[in-house]
Amino acid sequence: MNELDEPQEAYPITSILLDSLGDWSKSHTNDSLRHSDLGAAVTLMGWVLRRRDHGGLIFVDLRDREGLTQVVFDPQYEAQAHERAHSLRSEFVIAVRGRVRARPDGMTNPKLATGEIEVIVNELKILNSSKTPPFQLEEELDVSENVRLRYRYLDLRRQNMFKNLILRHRAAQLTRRYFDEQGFVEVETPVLTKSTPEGARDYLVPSRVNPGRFYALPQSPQIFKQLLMVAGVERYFQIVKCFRDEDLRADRQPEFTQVDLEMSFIREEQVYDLIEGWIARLFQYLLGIALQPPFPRMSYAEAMDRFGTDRPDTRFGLELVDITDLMAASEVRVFRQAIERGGLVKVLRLPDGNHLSRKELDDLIEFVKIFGAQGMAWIKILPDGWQSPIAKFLSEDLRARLAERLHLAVNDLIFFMADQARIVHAALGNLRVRLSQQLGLIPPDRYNFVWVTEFPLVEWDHDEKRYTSVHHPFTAPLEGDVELLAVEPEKVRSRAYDLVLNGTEIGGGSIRIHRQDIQERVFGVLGITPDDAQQKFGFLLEALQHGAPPHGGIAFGFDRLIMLLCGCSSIRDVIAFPKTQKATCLMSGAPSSAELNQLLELCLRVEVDRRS
RNA sequence: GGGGUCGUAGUUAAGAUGGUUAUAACGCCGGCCUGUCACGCCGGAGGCCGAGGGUUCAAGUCCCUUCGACCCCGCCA
Repeated sequence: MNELDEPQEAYPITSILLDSLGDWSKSHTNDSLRHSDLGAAVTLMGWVLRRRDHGGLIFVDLRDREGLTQVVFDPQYEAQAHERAHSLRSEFVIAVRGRVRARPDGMTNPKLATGEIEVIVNELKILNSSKTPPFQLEEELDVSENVRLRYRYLDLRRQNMFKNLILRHRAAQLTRRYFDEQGFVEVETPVLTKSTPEGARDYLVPSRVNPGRFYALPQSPQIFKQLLMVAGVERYFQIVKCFRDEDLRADRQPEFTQVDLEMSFIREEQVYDLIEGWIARLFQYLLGIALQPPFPRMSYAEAMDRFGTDRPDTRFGLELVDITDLMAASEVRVFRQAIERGGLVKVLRLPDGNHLSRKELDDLIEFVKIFGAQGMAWIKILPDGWQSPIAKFLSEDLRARLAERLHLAVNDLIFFMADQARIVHAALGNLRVRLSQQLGLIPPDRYNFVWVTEFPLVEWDHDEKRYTSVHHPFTAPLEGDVELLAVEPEKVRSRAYDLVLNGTEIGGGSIRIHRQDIQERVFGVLGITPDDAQQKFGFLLEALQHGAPPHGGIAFGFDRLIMLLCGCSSIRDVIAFPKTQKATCLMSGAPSSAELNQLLELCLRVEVDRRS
């Protein structure tokens, strides 16, 4: 390519004579015409998906957001329109006027909603040309995600993506209507707000008029919604953007949307009822699925014990079984040592699992190491005996007791894990999910909800050498556990709850502390001094002294919920303009560096090189 | 901060052990074609093999560095 060619490559459109829209208006969407419309004069507009030029007849699949209609250019019907149709290319924007007619016998297309008819064109307007698209806009897309993100506006032209946007829109409308009916008031809380040092990293926004000071973008409207309860709003909700400057995943974006709500004069059950009604309505209207509330409840302790996680997927079995007591005196040294160090031994039984090959077992052992496991033992229960690297260490008596505890049957495969509880649960909990996926044990079209309750209030942070909140510092302890705050904080259960769907946490909340004295005691456990508390949350503490009602609430990850409703595996597929794992936007190039004069106005200096 | 997968035409991929001019499909361009709908047939163009450095007579291929995408651990109250 020489230099003279380049402008033509970049702007192939200059040779096409474009038409203006004039007084034309769209008479039908491109999925709407049927056999009953035969003979109608119609005006259709949209994008050229494909052109099939037979030299004589030219067929164009005309696409808009609703669907496809085949339009036909016939030189004998209208020579001028046919002549111009030669120049049509993919993604040109056109308008056609013509007449609906039946397709000839045997020429209908059952794959199209409009497949019985076509529009014979007598007038064509080329409203805009288009560069050749960087990828073909097909529904079964075979293109890398960075190309899609770079040209997101093209990706969104595809019906699958548009359907996701529509479903998200409808979910938002249903949500607003539902909470409105329930007496909730939508209140907007500030986006430029105060940094809350507990929790995730904040996005900071410098203040020009207050040099050297920063707003933080909200990680959630938590404190403001509590203040709205003090304000007597009683029932607040909001569909709200939140921001967290943390590392990303397939289900995490730096900016994301929450359905956030708070209620006064309530206890847990009322939150559950309200949310079950909302979720049931979404499923009814969006998927046509009638859920059967109430959803099951499960304590955190039970979830960890049976599933190794606080977000159990209850669509399949493979529950964990504790055999610490049986192994305390076993010959297997790694088991005994783990127990002596305060750990435990748990087992996952895979029925009919003995067909797994040595290679597959090795892969699974590698898999659990991701979660900190040192290793994993296994036993195959074969018809003629136990096959296992550790079988010889297991006495007849122990085998009998294991068989009884685990309800062992021939052809079972069992996995053993001995370590600190945290690692055993992470490893076996994730192994459980992996096996279910690998072996296809998850029944299709099941939506298993479970409320996980009674989370611990705090946990010990080994790095910071202090207790940190499991939920957040404003979560109320269970009333019966309050006295434990001073002596055994890690045993205090909280009034926090999560709603889990098919192993994904979709929402979480709690009954809050509404008394200043309790709030200060919790801050004390968290190592937040009165001075700290005053500086960070002083306005909340003060508000609690001005007649704060008992209150609580919950927040849902809206993107994640929509992802599940759409059946997508990435949150990016339900967000119009998502960011990459490094939190950049491949289309706009954000984030970008700032102009020097902007920095000067903000009294900021950038020293990227000093980053260690 | 760490582990893994990947990066070759516009796109998706193939390129054992290093060896002439780097393949294919789709897309694109030109020609032919009046019932296609992933139209068909004929012809053609298109590449800094992500970038930089090194080893070698010779690198898409081996080594180092770096950039980017994705998945995961940590992190995400």
